[in-house]
Amino acid sequence: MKQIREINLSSVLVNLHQNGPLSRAQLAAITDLNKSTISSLVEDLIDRDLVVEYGIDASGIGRPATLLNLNPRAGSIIGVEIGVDFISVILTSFTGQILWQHCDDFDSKYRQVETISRVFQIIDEACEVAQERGERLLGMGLALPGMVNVEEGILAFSPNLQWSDVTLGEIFTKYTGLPVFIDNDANAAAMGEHLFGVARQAKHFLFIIDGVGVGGGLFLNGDLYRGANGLAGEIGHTSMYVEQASPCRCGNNGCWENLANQSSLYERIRRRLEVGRTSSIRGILANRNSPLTLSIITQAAKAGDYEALEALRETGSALGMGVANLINIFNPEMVVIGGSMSAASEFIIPSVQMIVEKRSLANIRKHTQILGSAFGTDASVVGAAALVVQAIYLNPYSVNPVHEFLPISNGGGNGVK
Amino acid sequence: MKQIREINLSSVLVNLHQNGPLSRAQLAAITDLNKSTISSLVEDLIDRDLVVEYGIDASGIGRPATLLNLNPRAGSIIGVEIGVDFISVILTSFTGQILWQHCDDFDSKYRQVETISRVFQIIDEACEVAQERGERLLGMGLALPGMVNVEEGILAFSPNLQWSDVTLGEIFTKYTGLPVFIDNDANAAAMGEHLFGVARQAKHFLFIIDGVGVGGGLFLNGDLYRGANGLAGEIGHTSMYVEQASPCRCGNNGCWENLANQSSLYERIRRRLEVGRTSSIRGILANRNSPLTLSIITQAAKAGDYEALEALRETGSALGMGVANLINIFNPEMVVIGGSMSAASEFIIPSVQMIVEKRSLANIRKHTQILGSAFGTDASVVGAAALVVQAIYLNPYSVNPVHEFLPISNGGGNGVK
DNA sequence: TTTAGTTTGTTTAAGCAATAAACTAAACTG
DNA sequence: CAGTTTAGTTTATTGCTTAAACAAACTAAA
Repeated sequence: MKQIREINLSSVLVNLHQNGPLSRAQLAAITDLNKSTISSLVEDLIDRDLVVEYGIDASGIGRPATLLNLNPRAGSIIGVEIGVDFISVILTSFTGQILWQHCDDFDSKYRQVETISRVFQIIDEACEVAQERGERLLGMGLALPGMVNVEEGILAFSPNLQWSDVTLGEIFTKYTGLPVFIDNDANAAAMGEHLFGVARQAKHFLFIIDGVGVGGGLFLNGDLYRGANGLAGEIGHTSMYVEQASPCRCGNNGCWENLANQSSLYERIRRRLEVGRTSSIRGILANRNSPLTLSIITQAAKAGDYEALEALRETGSALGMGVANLINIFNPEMVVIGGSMSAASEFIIPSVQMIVEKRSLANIRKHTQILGSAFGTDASVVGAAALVVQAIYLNPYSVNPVHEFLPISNGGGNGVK
Repeated sequence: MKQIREINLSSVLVNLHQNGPLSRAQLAAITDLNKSTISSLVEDLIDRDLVVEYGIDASGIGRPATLLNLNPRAGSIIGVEIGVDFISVILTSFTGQILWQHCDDFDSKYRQVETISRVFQIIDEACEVAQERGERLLGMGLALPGMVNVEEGILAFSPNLQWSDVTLGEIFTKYTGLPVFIDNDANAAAMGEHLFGVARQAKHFLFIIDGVGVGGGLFLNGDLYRGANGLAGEIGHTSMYVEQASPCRCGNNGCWENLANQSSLYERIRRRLEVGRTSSIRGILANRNSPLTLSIITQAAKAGDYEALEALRETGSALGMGVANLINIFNPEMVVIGGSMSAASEFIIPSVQMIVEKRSLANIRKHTQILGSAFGTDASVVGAAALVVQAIYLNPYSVNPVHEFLPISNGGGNGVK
């Protein structure tokens, strides 16, 4: 019976998140629950500091409504992303505002212990900021580039980090004393877009993380879809153009990600320069062998450089080919594109859209929007924090009431009740 | 509050379906509900004739348990599949036994009115059979080759039938007076495999229907996934081998289904015969221009004909390429292959398995089984009936109690209570 | 044959959560 | 200022689950 109340508490929170501020009367109308039930649920949520009375709406006829909203000061959340060559930590409010942010260049590959203790240090800084604000900490989320066992909080395997079977959930719970939620970077990013980004209204959408590889966070029926073993979303290793025998790091050939990831863009530029095309990129590069970067390419593209624009267009087309397939398979409301390549999304997304227009079924694609991530390269770390918020939405009882229980005085009298 | 009871009733039904027969005590242990609650729920289901006491298990120590099971005589269900050139109707029991079956060759293309009235005739026959058995009819399911609006019971568009916007739900509800459930053929077939076929234990699996085209029924998180507009599962029109400019009926080129469907097999055979290969198929064909059929090809293959075996192997490989991609995307427990091509599944599935072994990620595929449909070419019509069963499982209150309300005699006495 | 122990399933009283209806509160309207 | 409208609370009721006691039907063992 307690479950039903938790579902209703959850429903109130989610409605305030999506449509807040709302009055109790409006909540009763939306949720189809009784006014008195809503009053009781709201009281409970206010006791837990998750909801606050927000103001008064006297615009209509009749008694003015007391507006309710999620409490922006309900508590702070730590979001962490461990990448191959960086550690990113943020502190957010319960309502998703970024309060503090720190990104460290750090080569995590093969360096498990050092990485974790560096994360500990940065988390300590975040905790101090939270303490200064005088807010409790609600939890910590962790986004990782690899296959994660979400229930047990274990990083099963990360090819990029070369870590395997790390009980990160336990490690960080022990260190912080907080509830810790772990997921892979694409899933975390999808959750971030769902709660705080461009996919707030979408029940079904795909987050595509395009960087070193191409990964996917599948958000279906209002929740992350993880598959039978939590391994769903390996969209980068679907075979296309199989005739091209370009081998993939997965051991296969013809994988989509090799045509659409960051190195494929570099490769396209390099080939163009090699055959002697004129391009402003030559000027920007210090010498023939300096490494290409995404910012150099976008800088050139913004200045109208033909070779940069063409290489970006080709990469976007390759990405679009796979996106078109996914649209046919999933009939999503939205495809959100993020990852390090999203720094160039203004050039890539139009090409994606063009190919999707051409290659996916008209009946299906007409319902689908293609958008860039709201958080760009921060999508996963924001998503890590979002994992905590989602957990609270689904399980409001996990947050304790902050009520002060004053001792009940019986007035010093001699009566017996 | 009534919802919670319906969920619990549902849970009892599903547990009996999956693990029955079970005693009340076992149900209490599995569902984590109280013994008395289970007693009350079971009483309700027995009143509705959905569950019966089945026998006694005196094997253990202590009081013997009364076993419960789903009632095979709870009522009959009509399943209907309308294909391009056939109408198939079955009558099943509540527990999925096929009681009666009728398949009609009928060219439904462009002939909406004639088709529907022919279906009416066959349904009438099915109703008679049900009446002879003295059982109520619980509902009717309808599987269609096209895009279906499930909620409203409308066939939005069928390219194969060339029907659009047909309110079949309303039409058949009016005619039969029964609850009618409509879905596309792949989704229906997936539901059939889930309830009565090879996917009974799977929470996540894909049904691939390989025939004229290649379609998919996506069963995720224990239910059909339909996407934002009910159009999910168009896996046949994902682009692969884009260089091959073979145009598809969808207007695109490089679609997977053209490499893996039935005509692709015929085409492979034809090409082999054209270049003068020796094959027993020549002898089976009446003359050079007689049409190829699947049974001719499988017959030849069974006799060891090299050309037939090779063409089947190639077709299976092409199918496997797409299946490998889907496994990477969905991490399903199972991929079930059906459709008219499943008549050749003994030759095709091994090739699919071989390619999947080669082209999907080892970590993911090791959890995935690839199997042929339990019902072969009947998968969709069995699935149509399964739609009704699933609806009852989810909504047991939709089935009325069959209790006989005898007038309460007060014994003729003069006492007043 | 008696006694103890085990398991099944029902009965009874109690508790929790949602609800309907009555009521209070606070505005506007004319 | 009486009447109307909408917001939210209070109170009594209903519906569902549960805990605990109990009855029923068996096995095990002295």
